[in-house]
Amino acid sequence: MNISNTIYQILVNEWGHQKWWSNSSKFEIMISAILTQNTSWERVEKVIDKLKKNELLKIQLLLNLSNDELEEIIKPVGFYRQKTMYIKQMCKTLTHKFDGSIDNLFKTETSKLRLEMLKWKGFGPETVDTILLYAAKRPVFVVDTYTRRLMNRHGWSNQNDDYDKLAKKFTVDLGYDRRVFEELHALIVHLGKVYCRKEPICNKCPLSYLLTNQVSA
DNA sequence: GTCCAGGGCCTAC
DNA sequence: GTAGGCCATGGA
Repeated sequence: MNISNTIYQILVNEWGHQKWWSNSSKFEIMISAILTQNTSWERVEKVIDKLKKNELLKIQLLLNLSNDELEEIIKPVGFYRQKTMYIKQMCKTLTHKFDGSIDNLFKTETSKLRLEMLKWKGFGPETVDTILLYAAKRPVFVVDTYTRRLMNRHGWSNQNDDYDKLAKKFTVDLGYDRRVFEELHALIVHLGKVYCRKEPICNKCPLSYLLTNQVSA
């Protein structure tokens, strides 16, 4: 048992499966991944609901909106000008390079697909990996602020470990199991929201006992 | 009034 | 190549 697996077991016992985006379309997941950048999920949900209600969750329909119109809709998530530009550019790329089909995009092999999306403006490693994992169903682990904070605070990683090093550790430790990746990323986010936002380590946290039991990375 | 949220881009050194 | 500033809203 390694630390990644131990964390997963503890958290899934505590809170069960999170089932993020279990009933969402690929396009909805891609839009959500952009909208959620540095923003709370509750805001994103409201905007996604609004888009659904107005039946706008389609590539061509979003392209038909003016920038002003889209900005107005997504305003509550913050950074709305940038995010409007990112969404528009993504829709244009999907239309012109992939014949308007996300399935065409997802025909690409994982590492090439990752490099392709990393070229898109507004698509950094976390956003791309979120899409790869939850929309394209690839075994890619998502590292976010909560993951870094968790690993650093407990001494399971170094401050200067970069994104890929941390992702690789989880990927290998968890045996390339995409379903475990989906759940653990969601569970770590949940953990981060509930506990330990400010204090270095919170003794109410379900993982706190790992410290006293000297579990090593 | 201050802090922060499921990041990423751009610029200056 | 990397640290720091910037993007922006709204709830706690």
